[in-house]
Amino acid sequence: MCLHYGQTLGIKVKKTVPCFMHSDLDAFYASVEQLDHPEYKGKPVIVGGHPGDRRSVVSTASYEARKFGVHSAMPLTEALKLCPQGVYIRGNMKRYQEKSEEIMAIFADFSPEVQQLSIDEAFIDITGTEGLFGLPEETARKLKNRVRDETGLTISIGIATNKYIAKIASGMSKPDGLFIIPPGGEEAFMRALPVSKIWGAGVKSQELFRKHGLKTGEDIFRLEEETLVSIFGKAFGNFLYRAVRGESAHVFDDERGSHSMSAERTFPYDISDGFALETAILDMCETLMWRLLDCRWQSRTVSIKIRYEDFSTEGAQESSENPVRDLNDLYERLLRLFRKKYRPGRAVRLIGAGLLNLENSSVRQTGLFDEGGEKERRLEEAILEINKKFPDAALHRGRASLAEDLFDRGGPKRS
DNA sequence: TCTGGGGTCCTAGGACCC
DNA sequence: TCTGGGGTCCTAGGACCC
Repeated sequence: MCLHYGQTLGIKVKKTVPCFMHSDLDAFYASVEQLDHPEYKGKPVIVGGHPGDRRSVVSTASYEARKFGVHSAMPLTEALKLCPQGVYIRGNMKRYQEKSEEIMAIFADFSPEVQQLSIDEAFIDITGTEGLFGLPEETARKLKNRVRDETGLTISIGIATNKYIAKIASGMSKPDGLFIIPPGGEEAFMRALPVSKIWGAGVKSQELFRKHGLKTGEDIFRLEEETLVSIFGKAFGNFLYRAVRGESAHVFDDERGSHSMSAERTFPYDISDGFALETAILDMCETLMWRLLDCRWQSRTVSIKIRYEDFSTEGAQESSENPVRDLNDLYERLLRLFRKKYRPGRAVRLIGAGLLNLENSSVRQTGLFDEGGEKERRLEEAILEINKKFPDAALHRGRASLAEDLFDRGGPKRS
């Protein structure tokens, strides 16, 4: 016996039940392409790369393309085999960002509490908005209609008393779906759920489910908490125990921990030339420094990542007392790490660099010995400003522009 | 079919201190 | 000479998500 949203427990006691919508745009990038190019409508559209792009993967496949078995994260070469007649597109993030902002603005009209999860997803807290928009189902229909009419895109919505279940619910009836878990129905919903739908359980956890004969939430429900912890580890074991009881998981709580930023690059062809690799690192330094200054963050910890031809991956990180000062400083730190880690001569398919434990740069102690650094940083900020205003100017600090040649020509041609 | 790029969180082990 | 037990910080690697 379930209570429905809007029903009250008694005549005198009116209890407000928390109510969250999770909205997910359907095949977002592919849908935007079909919107902007009507000739693509009804065709299998695959965003991620052009045929012949080496080492690309599918970013989004339209529903027409999914019928051929094409899905996200699939290597493009495989998609091409399954769906040679598809429309292949590299994608235009700027345009997708624009559409995303339009939709988020619509969400904001329905609630002040919108939590954007990614470019195409958000939680909307509609607790207590009945007076304005009606019952949750009605609210969801209004929202879906506005998104469709004003942006030409469709969304799928899940509704539940907690975010975790709302998130799973939005995936239950895609595309253009609406799925509601009434208050009190959380546990029943989770117990009936096939384990493949449990959010947070990827390839490795699915293997463990299989190995232990766990097919549904019910099977997990029947296990002791200690048993789950012994199979899945402390954090995920506890998480599963609570999740199948319909309890709110705290994975989507607003206050999130540390932030980081990173840039990485997979080369079209493996590179084993040290100079070329170091040049690639310099190029990523520029990207990172630009973003760091742009969002007014600072960091004391830098990291590098090296993926070799056999896909084995190694990383290294190093913290120092002082935050990264400028481009040169960042490059020197990364280079030191890289030289410590890289075994010369080995072929590299990917190189990455990152800044960890970002904090607000207002807490920066402007050091006594920082005068040279201050000048350097001002210069960098000026260059970044110019690049922002005139994207085609592409000002650089020298060697990094070399890296672009390296990437654009499909690998270094050495004689 | 060889497997992108940008993130977050968890685990386990070592260093160091009291 | 036989090496306890926290707490905290750092590092490497892995799982997972969109």
